[in-house]
Amino acid sequence: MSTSEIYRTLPEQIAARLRQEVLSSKLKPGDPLREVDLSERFGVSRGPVREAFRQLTQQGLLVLEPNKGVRVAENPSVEVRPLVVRLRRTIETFVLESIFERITVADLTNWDAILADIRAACESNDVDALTEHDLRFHQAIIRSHDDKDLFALWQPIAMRMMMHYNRLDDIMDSYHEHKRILDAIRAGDRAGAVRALETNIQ
Amino acid sequence: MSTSEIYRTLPEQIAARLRQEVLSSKLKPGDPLREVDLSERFGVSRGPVREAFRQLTQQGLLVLEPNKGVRVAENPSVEVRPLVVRLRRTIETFVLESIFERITVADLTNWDAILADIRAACESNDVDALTEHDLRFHQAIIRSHDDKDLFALWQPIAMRMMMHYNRLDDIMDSYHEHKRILDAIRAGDRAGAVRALETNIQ
DNA sequence: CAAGTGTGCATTGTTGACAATCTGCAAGGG
DNA sequence: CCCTTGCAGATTGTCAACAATGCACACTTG
Repeated sequence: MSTSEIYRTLPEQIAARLRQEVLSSKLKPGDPLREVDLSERFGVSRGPVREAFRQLTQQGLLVLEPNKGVRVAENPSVEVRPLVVRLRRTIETFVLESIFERITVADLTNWDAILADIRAACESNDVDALTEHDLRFHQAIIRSHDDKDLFALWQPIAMRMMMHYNRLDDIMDSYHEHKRILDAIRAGDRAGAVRALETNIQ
Repeated sequence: MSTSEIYRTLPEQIAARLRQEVLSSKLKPGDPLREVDLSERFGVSRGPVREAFRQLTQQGLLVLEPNKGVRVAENPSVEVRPLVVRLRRTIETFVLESIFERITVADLTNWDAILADIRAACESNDVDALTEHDLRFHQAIIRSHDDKDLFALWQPIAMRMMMHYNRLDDIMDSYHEHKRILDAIRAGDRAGAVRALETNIQ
């Protein structure tokens, strides 16, 4: 398990933990989060917790009301969801197309490793781990583009799709969808890779 | 001038002021912002300033490096800019289409008022005011959709387009472009309104 | 002289105390 | 009986002091 990413700052660590709990539905839409509770739980003062709240607010996982604190955000409405899908596809296919010629074996090795984690999560039927590695997979692709801004643009959109949602009947399909993307890339099949990517995003 | 919006919190007021200075290029890409400087300037402690920094970071106007502070963000690269345009068009046309049947006279009155401000800014050749009212115009449209999330999705994208950019030879064109949108809406010409909107976003 | 090392200063990160604001509920007036 | 008003407790907002970090520059060392 590669749950052990390295976070530079205290707020990042707290945010990562809370994000996981939101994405795994341990925290449900509407649940209020109290600064004091969390500062005691993480053994820090309220400052870093507030900062973590801000990061997650920006990612769309929490909503903040002045003087009233933060709550876990609701899922995107059925009306808005198709828009979010379109936006995420637009960004990810843009990135894939623009890096396609410059993809290195190192990139593919990296992505293969994440794919292995996805497979393991599927086989052990661990939905939370799958969500985590699914995110890592797409993050890795976005991040392979030089422009840092792309990640900032992508993150809030992708997060909104990841919340409390699972569209697949057979969890194993997730592995196959991601594998198809890498297979197409390896075969140099640009259009095929884009198609596979779009299939995976819905 | 309707520069006098009402902001509930201290950080919002500070953020609004800094945003204006970034969008008007009073603060240029790469300029560092110091917490102490600004806290002295606004007569508050560093806390609210930090909070304002977070808001503007989320909007893409500032970039934050841990332990190193914030700087004014660079413009989107020429490569990424077309993507940003596509994303913003996608969101705004989505909103326009989905509210189209429900647009009220009150909405149009509101938008006309902003259009008047745009006209005034164009006529007095005040680029900063134009940027402000241009933003207000599109914000008003986005906000007329019930789903609050749409605004959060739209803002970072739109902000990145507004930074230090002016594509028009004749500033007056901005007024005409916006007027065409409202004219088409008033005429019930949905496709025409979408076309006018897309023309305005580039 | 070049490369690495230490030191001081500028700046951000964290903390705990205090202030302002919201919420629920109970008392009073119409 | 209903609506308003005024607490009291909980919670967020702000502040100033202190800690940790990063950076520039002088200094050592081979």
